Amino acid sequence: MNEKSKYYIDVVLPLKLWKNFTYEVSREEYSFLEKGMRVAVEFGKQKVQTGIVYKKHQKKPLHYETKPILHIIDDEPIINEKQWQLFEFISSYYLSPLGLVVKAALPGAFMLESETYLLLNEDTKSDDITGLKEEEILILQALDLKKAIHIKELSKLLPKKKILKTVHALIKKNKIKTLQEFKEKYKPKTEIFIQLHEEWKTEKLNDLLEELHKKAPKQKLLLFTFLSLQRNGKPVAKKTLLKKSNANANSLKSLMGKGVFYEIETSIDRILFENAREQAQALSNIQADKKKEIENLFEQQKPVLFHGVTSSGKTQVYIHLIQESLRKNKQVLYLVPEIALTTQLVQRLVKIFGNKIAVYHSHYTQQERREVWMQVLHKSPQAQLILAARSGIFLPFVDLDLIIVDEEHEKSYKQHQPAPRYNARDMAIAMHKIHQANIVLGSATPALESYFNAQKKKFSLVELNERFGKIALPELKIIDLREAQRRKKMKGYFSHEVLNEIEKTLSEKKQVIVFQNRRGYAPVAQCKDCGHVMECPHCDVSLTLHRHSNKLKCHYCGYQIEAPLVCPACGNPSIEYKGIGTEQIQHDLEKFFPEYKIDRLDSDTTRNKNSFTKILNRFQQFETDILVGTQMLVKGLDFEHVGLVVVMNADQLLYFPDFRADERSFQMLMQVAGRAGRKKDQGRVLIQTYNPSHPILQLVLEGNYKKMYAQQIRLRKEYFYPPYSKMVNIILKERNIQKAIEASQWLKKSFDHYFGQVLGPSDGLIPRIKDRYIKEIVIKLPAGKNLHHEKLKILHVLNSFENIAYFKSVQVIIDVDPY
DNA sequence: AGCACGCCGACT
DNA sequence: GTCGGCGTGCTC
Repeated sequence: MNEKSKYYIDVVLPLKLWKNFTYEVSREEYSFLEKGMRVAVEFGKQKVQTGIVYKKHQKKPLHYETKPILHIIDDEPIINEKQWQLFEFISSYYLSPLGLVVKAALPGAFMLESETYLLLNEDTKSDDITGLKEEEILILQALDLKKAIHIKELSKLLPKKKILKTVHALIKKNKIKTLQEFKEKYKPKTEIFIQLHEEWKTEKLNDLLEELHKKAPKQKLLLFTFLSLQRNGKPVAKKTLLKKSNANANSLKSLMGKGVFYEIETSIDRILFENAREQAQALSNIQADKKKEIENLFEQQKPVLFHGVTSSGKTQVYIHLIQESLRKNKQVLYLVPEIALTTQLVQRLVKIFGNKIAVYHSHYTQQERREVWMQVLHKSPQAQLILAARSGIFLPFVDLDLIIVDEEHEKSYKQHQPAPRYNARDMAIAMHKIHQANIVLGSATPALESYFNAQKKKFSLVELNERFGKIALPELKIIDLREAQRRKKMKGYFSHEVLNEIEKTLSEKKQVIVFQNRRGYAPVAQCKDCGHVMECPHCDVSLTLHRHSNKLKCHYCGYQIEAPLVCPACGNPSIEYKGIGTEQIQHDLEKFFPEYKIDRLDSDTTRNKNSFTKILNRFQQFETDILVGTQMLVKGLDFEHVGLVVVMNADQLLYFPDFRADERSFQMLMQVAGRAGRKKDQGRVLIQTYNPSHPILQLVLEGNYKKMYAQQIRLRKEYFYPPYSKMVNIILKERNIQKAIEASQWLKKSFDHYFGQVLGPSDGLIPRIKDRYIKEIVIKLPAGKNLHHEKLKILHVLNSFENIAYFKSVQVIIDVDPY
């Protein structure tokens, strides 16, 4: 046997595996390939995967035969060295395989798409049909005719159910094989633009207009529209031109025939050809001081925590900081919690930064995300400022100067769903070290961890306590529901005072926002005769009534049934609905204020893509008087005419079973308060509660962040919670309850062996979701230096756990720094 | 993580 | 009898 290729590459595959895979390459491929390029490889018997080159070497693996790669996809690395540093840090910090980090980082469009084609085997004779079934013969004949057939096409020949079975049978009998065909799906999006010929950019144009006026009014209008749409001599999109001028393609054609216009076809970049239209508004004296202060602190190369009260104009300061970086021709990353909520912010930034800004987040299409990725990698001027949700930390910055993390306390910076469960704020801090870029963390109510870091001088602190233009803070009032109830001053779930205030606000031609942190109509359906509560058969939760559709729904698994008329347990028609959701509030308000328009914003009304924007726009245009919503609507929105904000029930927040409940309630209520009266007039905020003396409510009334911090940090220290400890949450999911209990106990015992503070095992907040029982174990590690060493021990324990056959079916989730 | 393979329950 | 559920092993 000849010696095989001496050239190998280790490839990262997007899998939950703690190792890379080694493939062989030719000498030419070897010299061409670089770390960070993509390759297509065969993986398993028939599968093909996209992998990323991680390492080149010449060491032949000892225990297996290598396969050759199929082909090279890129001609340059699409992941740069600084990204690898970050990715590996994420992998080790969050105990998530590198492959999954890469998978989370890359836009899906970077991954190849495979389609299954069928082929005849070389030695198959299509007329040799001995021992074959009728449907098998049909497929062979079809293949003989067409050489390759897509599986989809077989549905013409065979009943759907039989297709795959027959194909499998034929493959097994060695008659046919599958061909994996891969092609890059990506094509740059192009659009046609219209431009005026140079020669017409003179006096001649007037003559032309005059001439057209008589002979061809349509063409004249077209030309006119073009001139009005054109900015700074840039071309105008053909589509827009035709639409705006109401002209048909023929008029345009004849103008092109006359040599007035010509077409350009270019790939469109996001906000193409839009130049900056406005100068940034000048900073107030105090803002300018703060900006200077931040810039001076940058020199210490520490993150700057910018603690500024709501409406103090933090964004304005960011804008001026960004300008400095762009002036140096460097890149800026601007992170915001949930980009869908920031059309206002995008518009504001586009006005100032024009086509230098690109937006990046998961709601954009794969192609768009890919475009932005490549622009950032090549440091294109169209993507110098990136406004992004948390996934923006993965972009291939090459010359990053500044990172802004707005609303840094927001929990949506923490990825919850698949691994890696990273916090973008913390990873932005890691980026600042890797890139030696400046970083500003901004918030009106910083996370305790961040303020703690500022106290410990790990961060620099800049504070801005004055609202811009000295707008008055909204007037806050706590409403005691116990007393209102005692005095019979309630109408449903509304106190009379709230209803009166709403009435008053509406009559003053101002808008009202009502918060209720629960969707649906009523969260509990119970029989008042036998006490039976309607529950989800797959989850341990009660079913919520949705009145609009008259259904009982599970908010965890989507299970739903028609709302029953009689109790399924005792048969009596005595079903009673308890508790309130947004739907009921909207319904009640419509009864109380029939002459006003009331909208609702929650995940039920925002199912389809644009409804979110539509609802917000309606509210912004003052087509809606009252907006009812879940906390979806808290984040960073500016509404001019809101005179009153009502929190229906603060207790749901305050008594949430989590050590961060106090902190989060404070942050949320302060932000809610910030929604009222952001412009000129003083707004009002009413908070309904059954526990008016709750300390957090008192602190909210005072608006005293520092006092809240001082109290909370003491408790954190006392109970050894973050930032004094580092928490790692181990979550187990398993269908068999007995096995779930045993598994959690096994792990608890093992962890106890290694760590001082292991809490649990306990049931999940919802003990069972989608037929899986959930157990949780929390490990508290001392927040010290050898953290990574400690975390590796966790991996060791989990590794031995996974090697126990009996526990194989148990799903294990590791969540570092859970939220 | 995905997926093909292999073994036991509810049904045309 | 079969379809299809999920437990299990494997991927260079």
